[in-house]
Amino acid sequence: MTPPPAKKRPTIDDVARVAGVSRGTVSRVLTGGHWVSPDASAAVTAAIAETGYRVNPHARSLATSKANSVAFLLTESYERLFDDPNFAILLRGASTALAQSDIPLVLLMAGNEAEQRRATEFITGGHVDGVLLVSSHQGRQDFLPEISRAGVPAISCGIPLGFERKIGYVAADDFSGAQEMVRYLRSIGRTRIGTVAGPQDTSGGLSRLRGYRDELGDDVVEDRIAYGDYGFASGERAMHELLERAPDIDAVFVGNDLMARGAIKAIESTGRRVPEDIAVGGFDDSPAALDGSPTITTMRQPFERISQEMVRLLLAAIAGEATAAMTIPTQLVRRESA
Amino acid sequence: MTPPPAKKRPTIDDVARVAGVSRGTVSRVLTGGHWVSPDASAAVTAAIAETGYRVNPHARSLATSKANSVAFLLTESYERLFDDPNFAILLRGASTALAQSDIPLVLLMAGNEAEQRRATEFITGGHVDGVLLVSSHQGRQDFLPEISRAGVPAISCGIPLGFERKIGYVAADDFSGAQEMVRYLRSIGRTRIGTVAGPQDTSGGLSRLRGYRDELGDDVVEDRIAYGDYGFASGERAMHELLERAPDIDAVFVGNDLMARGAIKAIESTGRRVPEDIAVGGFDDSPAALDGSPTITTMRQPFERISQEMVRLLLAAIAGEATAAMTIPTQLVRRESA
DNA sequence: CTGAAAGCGCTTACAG
DNA sequence: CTGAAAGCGCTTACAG
Repeated sequence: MTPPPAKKRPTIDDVARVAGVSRGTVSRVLTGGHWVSPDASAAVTAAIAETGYRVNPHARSLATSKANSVAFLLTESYERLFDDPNFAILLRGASTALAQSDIPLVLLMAGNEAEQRRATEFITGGHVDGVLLVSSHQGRQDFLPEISRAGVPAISCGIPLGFERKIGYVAADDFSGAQEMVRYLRSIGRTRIGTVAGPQDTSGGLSRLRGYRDELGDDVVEDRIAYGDYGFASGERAMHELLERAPDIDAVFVGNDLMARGAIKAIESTGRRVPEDIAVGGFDDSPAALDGSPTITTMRQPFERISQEMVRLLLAAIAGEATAAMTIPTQLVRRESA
Repeated sequence: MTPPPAKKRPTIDDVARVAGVSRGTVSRVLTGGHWVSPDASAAVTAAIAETGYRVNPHARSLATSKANSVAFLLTESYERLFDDPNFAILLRGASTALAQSDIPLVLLMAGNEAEQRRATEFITGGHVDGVLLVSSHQGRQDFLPEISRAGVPAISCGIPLGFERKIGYVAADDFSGAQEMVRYLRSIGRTRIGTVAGPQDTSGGLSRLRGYRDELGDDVVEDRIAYGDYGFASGERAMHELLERAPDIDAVFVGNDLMARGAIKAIESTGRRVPEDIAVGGFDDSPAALDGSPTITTMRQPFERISQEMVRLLLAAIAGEATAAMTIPTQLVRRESA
């Protein structure tokens, strides 16, 4: 009945006093309500409402030694980051999935080594209970051993090259997706199919090229293969290269949509038309596939699903379950470019 | 000299024991090193290295009642979010600037009302010391009063419509930028200049249209004004509308680059050419201005600068300084579209 | 089902 | 400059 102290935030003691119970009982209803009588529970609930009580997250974390938060660690060069909407989609998906469990997302951007050190420091320092790893490039993962040594669970987006067996991951089925795109291009009558492959130190870049090779089998012609870095400009450049080396190609499978946009620009700049002269297939189904002309036929990566599964696996790992790896199928989306 | 306890993380007590000083002294060097003798300081530093001690952030936060973290609150529909790279750039800028002070960024995405409630709860719950507000649309800010009532400092990106006087902000000079673009279009000989304006419940959309009107003065023709929502598709649609209503326009100022891409698609689909028949000026200098053909002449918004200043003002506000508002000039970037 | 008590790991006046 | 002590606000065995 005593009104809570003037200025300060009410604490658990204030609630206990108002409810006429002990601090322990208040804490019990706060942490799940088990082993509390209905009467006590009701009194506490009322007292919480009356006092406007909110749990102090730091005190709780100190007592439980759980941070109740998760890190989203992005180790990617900044250029890629802004160019590539996939990251934003992953971020949203993860944030939303975590919100369901009332767990905030701490965003850690570590594009260079100094930032990676800082991020590692932060993660192993007890600020978070686990980490969602989004770092496509190999070699940007020197911190992985340190994190796992510290016992902080982590789940990777895409196969963590070199750590496949050490940390869990969720990846799109890049290999089969690439196969399917090539198969599709053949099905519409194309016979000289080139590719602009993504970076070969990423699992996606690697697997998609492998899928392309596998599907083509004996029809693979090395001159029809060029490489980019997933950026728009690199797609444009690689396509010019391809047109020079193999001017007779009638289709090209490009490692992601953004490079596909660049490739289309290159193709059109030589007076050829898409898809009439050269059909273009992309990968991702990112906004880049839609925002421009022609719209791009592509393999859809289910990023919402991927981020959801990542969160699910991470939460499970934090709860002590064994980690796991999963692969999720991609889906052909037909549009104007092929 | 005693080795630290086996499994547990070393605490400040372990350090004190190894260094042969009291806990208070260790804490003093941890928190700045003032009022500590050189000898003691050296001993503590050595002990920290020896034990591998790391401060427990929760314990520190509980004792100081400071969270040592800052929220980045994004209240924007998800579609916009992925379409618009500006958010990513702001995010990066803020993250980098905060990292300098060793302050992590907690990302809060609140696209709908339920998420906003949750975010407000989180912010006023003591999880963070301040918030960077990125929410262009008015009406998405019902939570502002509650946050300021809780005494949590906030700095807005762009003018917080309806709260101009209550919370600090950093905004690009949209009005002058729009004026300059129109002036430029005139300087290259265009006389019938239309505009695709952004959403009129955002300070940017509002001010840019105002700048357009102001610069044109008596030459404003209402039929040459259409509206979009900053998305690609809306730019395309609005441009078609404009071409119907005012087929003789020879230039168009579009409220952002992404809509400008859509407008270009619309223009070219009618057989007209950019910039020969219709010159197109955008706003932002986002990747969309570069990733496509033709590249877009635009007004550069200095987002790195904006995010830096936001962080600076927020940190100052957290430190108890009075809040402030600042406006930063934009810059014309000439490319192919005009 | 409930209360009293110890403990989580730090910081910060207070004396000296 | 330094140590002893109180305090930050919670949780969780432990008895009952």
